[in-house]
Amino acid sequence: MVARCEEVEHVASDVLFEPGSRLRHVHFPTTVLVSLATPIDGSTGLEVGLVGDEGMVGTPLALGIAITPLQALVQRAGASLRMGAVPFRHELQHRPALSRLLDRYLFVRMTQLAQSAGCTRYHLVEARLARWLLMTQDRARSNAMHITHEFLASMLGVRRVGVTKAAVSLQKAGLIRYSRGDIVILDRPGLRAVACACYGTDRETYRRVLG
Amino acid sequence: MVARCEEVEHVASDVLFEPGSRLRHVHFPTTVLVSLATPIDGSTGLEVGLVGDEGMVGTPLALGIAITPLQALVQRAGASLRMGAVPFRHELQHRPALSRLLDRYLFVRMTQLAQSAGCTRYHLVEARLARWLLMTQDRARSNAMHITHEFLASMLGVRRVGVTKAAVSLQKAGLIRYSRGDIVILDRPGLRAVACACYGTDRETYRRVLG
DNA sequence: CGCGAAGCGTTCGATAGCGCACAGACGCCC
DNA sequence: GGGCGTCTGTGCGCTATCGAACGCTTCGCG
Repeated sequence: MVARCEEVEHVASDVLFEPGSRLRHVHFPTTVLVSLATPIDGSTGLEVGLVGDEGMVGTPLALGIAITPLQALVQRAGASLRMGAVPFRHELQHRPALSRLLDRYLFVRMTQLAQSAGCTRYHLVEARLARWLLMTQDRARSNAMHITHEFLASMLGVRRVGVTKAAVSLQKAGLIRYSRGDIVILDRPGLRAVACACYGTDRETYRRVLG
Repeated sequence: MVARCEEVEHVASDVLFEPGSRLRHVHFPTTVLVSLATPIDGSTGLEVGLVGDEGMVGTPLALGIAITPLQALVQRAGASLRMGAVPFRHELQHRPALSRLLDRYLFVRMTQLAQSAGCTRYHLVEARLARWLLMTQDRARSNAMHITHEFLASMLGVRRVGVTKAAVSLQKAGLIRYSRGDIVILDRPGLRAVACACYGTDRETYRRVLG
């Protein structure tokens, strides 16, 4: 299957697709990190998914739909394996194992979507920020990343100031250190304690279904 | 396929399944109305889906997963066609047309999940209540329904008082009338004007993909 | 017919997050 | 090495919603 893929490089804040656009490819990230955001009232909105090398970008194609409702934004530069929509559909029909694997991934994503909705509604910014940092680190496999408060704000669906406040708090507690967009995670267990339970739930779901 | 189904009746506030439970059946509502809610921090949480005769309850089984993360709660009594998990999987494998149809339905549900997350985050209670009433009426095909403020509050993820305030406002505007759980919709266009755009977006998605 | 429960309306103080505005601080580029 | 843009920190008034509490009305049931 890899034979039908081509490796592509993505730079940060690259947009793989806009909401409403036609999907021409699916992407299997190898080192790139992609955020999926739902638009709301015209603006970019709210992150509802985070995809690294554990997942795939372009899930609607797995369901036979070529239009995506989400925006896919490169959050951390890197590479992915890209496959055209047509060969992808072809593979899917001739490889039941692949199809079953993708079904499981879809389930995980649906579960995460539901979880996100609740988390966004009920949990405080600081807990959500901690969760986000943990999830990102899991996929980045590095304890350093480059993310501005501004970007975090748009992902979490809050004001930049809200992120700054939460980040100051986390930094004062010695859990992270940051400066001008460079964030370093210093204390993972500490972050887990601050993060909402959604983090653990998410991991558990993934482990059970795809682990 | 109907031959493999049996008709079952559900009473209001019946629970088809709890989060984490094993799915033994799928249900195709005929007259029943089912709310899907995601649990959060132990409590019941937040509605993330509404299923009437346009849809199906038990979508994880369509993806080969027998454990559901959601609670399915009968919101309005009625009947559904029920099929065992095993025959359902069997049908799915031998009827590509059914499989493709379900894929499309899954896409609609995923889109709704993402939309819900944003709506819950950004929109005011009154707009969300109006949207909820419209969506429910679409599936109930009646302009009268029996729903208490308390129940609405748990679906929308707000306090009962918040629902009361919004409901008072809608009633004062002449859009609805209610008393002790009996809600009547008086002015649909008026409600649409008050509801957030999510209502239209949802309908549009459904129409495009399954209409 | 009376009583209790269910459903609804209102109030009060508290709080998380908003919108806006402005100021410092660091780094890159000319 | 001076200037400018990016990133971060802080302050102020405002609003939607929260949490808790209390009272009123209506209905059903004994």
